[in-house]
Amino acid sequence: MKQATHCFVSETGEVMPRWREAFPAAIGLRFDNNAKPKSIPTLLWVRLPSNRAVAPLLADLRRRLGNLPCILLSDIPDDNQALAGFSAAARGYCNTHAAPAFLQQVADVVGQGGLWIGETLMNRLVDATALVAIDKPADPAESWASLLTPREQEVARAVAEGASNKEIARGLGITERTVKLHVGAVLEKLAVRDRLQIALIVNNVRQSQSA
Amino acid sequence: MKQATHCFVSETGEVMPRWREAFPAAIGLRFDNNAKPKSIPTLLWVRLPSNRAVAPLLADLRRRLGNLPCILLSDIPDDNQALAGFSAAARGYCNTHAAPAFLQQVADVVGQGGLWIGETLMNRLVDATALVAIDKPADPAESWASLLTPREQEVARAVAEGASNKEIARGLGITERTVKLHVGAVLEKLAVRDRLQIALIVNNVRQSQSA
DNA sequence: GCCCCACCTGTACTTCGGTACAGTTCCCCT
DNA sequence: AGGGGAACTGTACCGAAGTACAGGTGGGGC
Repeated sequence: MKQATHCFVSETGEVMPRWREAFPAAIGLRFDNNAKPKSIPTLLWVRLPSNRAVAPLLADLRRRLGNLPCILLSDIPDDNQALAGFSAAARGYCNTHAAPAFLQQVADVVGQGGLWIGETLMNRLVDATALVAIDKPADPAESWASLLTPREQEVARAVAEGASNKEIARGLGITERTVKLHVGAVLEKLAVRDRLQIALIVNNVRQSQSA
Repeated sequence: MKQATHCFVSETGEVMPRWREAFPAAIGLRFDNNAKPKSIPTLLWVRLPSNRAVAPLLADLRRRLGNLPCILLSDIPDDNQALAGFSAAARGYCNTHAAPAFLQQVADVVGQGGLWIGETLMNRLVDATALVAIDKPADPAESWASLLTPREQEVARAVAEGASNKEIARGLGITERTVKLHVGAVLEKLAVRDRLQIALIVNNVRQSQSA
């Protein structure tokens, strides 16, 4: 695993000095060139051209080189681009001009089976405001919450994950009876008839009847 | 960063032998105990109790110990649980009984800012079915359908909209009994336990267990 | 012809969800 | 001091959901 072959794919096929510094044995490859490298690389670094969709780009590369772990390099990092990349099964996302040591760190993480999702994205995660904020417009998604007490919100979220009353009870350290109380309150406040509707609302598939 | 304090949180507060082997200085903590460790841990390992919702669990811990990076340990790893965990801003997910060396590797990845998402999930990613929990690609949305007969798909879609068996029966011009038959078949084929899980899958909030 | 599969139905049962009574503690606000 | 809301618990009941037996039809393939 120490002897990973790093392959940098870009429009020009160059290997930038910083990349070379990080991985002296790295090779370069062009997007539109169908040539295959002699030795199969273990890790693909893909410098994303601006104004080009990520998904088809990666799909092409996979068709050409097989299913290799890909790390995306962006000249102008941007959360949305990163998300698009991860949706296309990229394993990492970072700045094109990152320092060599940083690149090595990313390669380490990915080489060990981790995912490198970049600073700002990571912050979003760690802030635990979490993923809801990413793919869903924030405010309508949470409007249901404003109708509920904190405890009811917790229960509603657990219901939306598909948890049973018993599971929620264990999770919150209360009795099933109390969970039923909270679920009942949520049903009434959101003006719906069963827990599935709660799930639809919390997961933003459907709007609340009330409010 | 070498001197990370590892803290294992579980129902019993024990530190399993394999954990101790991986991190000799590790400390244990119980879920329902409000005691705070003397030194603030740098990394939280959370052994998930079965049948307990992940999100509130992590929320509780964060309230108690602050916003620390969390790695989830599951006795019975399961992609859905993992996704729920990552939605709740966990940084890693792996088997409770993983080998010490493996645990150290996971700790490395997370310590360096990576995300450890577990084998099966990673395979999904590499297969380009992609990071569903983060944003929603269009095509895997219909993957569940391929497992079902046309009639079952109709029923599954109705269930996902929140319809009751009786309503579906009326809508399709069949008896409630037959609807139950179809729902039962869908449950079995998607390997889930109740109609709410069907709704989550069809609405692309969660992936099917099978396929 | 026969078998398999999708589709349909019936009766009976268990489990779970949701509601209706009942009550408790704690805390905040007037 | 009293009122009210949030959180919690208990027992009991009903209906929906889901499962386990039991069947039935019609169409396509060997």
